[in-house]
Amino acid sequence: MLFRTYARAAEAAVADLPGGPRGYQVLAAAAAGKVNSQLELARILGIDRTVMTYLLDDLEQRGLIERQPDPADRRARRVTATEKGTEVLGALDERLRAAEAYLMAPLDEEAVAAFRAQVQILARHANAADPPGPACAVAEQAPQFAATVQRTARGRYKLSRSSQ
Amino acid sequence: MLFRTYARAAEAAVADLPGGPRGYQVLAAAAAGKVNSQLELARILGIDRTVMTYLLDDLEQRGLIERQPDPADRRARRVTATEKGTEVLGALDERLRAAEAYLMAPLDEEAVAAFRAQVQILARHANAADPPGPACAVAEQAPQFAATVQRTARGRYKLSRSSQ
DNA sequence: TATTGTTATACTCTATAACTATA
DNA sequence: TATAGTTATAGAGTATAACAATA
Repeated sequence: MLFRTYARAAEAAVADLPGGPRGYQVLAAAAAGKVNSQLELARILGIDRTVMTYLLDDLEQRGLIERQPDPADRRARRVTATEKGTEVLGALDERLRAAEAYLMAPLDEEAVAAFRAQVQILARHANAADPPGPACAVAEQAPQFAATVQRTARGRYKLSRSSQ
Repeated sequence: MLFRTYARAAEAAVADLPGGPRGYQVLAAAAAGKVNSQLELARILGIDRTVMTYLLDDLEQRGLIERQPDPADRRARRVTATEKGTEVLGALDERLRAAEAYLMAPLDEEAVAAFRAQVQILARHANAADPPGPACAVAEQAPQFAATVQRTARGRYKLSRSSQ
């Protein structure tokens, strides 16, 4: 139930972005500036490379990201966030933070910290025993990045999948 | 991450059941013996009634559930678990409990209790502020019932959706 | 007329296959 | 020969529409 509510709130926060929560993940990665190829990004996020093409098409059309040729490998395209994309990302981050704060409202500051610590312990253990893929490495730096989910057309929620 | 791992474990636990985690939900409801119509069950679980038809077809074919005419309303079909279905459900419940225990292994008994309490506080608050539907009422009695998720053919996870 | 259940159909999302260009 | 990216196609899953039976 808790996860479902979080998923819904996160989806609502980024609803106007092409691709929804998945679009947010791509935009965040582009803004971080470490995307040297579409394929690499697709693998990190657990997205098929063909889906990545469509997703980038939409984000590029809205002027949020840009595809630039990699001078070192002319097959590959670097993905960067435009100025507008960076601005949009900032606004979305704020919304996501607000959504999280709202969900955590019933707990005081100390309890929230304890809760986070417990989740982190459990997640690390789960990750070690059953590695879900590279996306989780990103989670260490930007929790929202890996925690976002997607919503299907019919109102169900999906978690971005792990590797393989 | 934590949820994703839980979802994967739960899916693996009921992988041999038609419909996966969703089939488990239906079987559990049938065994509880309060299903007076397919439509009612579909609404509780947030499944489309047409999908329910296909799902029940599969479960019935395996001899796990039975459709019986409702004497009070000849349009409706009651859904009950067969003896075999009840046995299978018991085995699945055990597997799900084991999976949960495994995930909670890093925490001692006291910490698990504290964690559960916090999740419950947060879930109740989320539910009150943004009611996700009737499936959550069931969760009070049988946490696993509402917590299971589904996996798509491509390895992504879906949460059974709320009402509407 | 409205509701339960079924079937047939359409739609959405994702993955597979084939192609071009580079390495 | 292998890889990055694109496009076209096929597949799974779900919902919509139409139907028969019953209320």
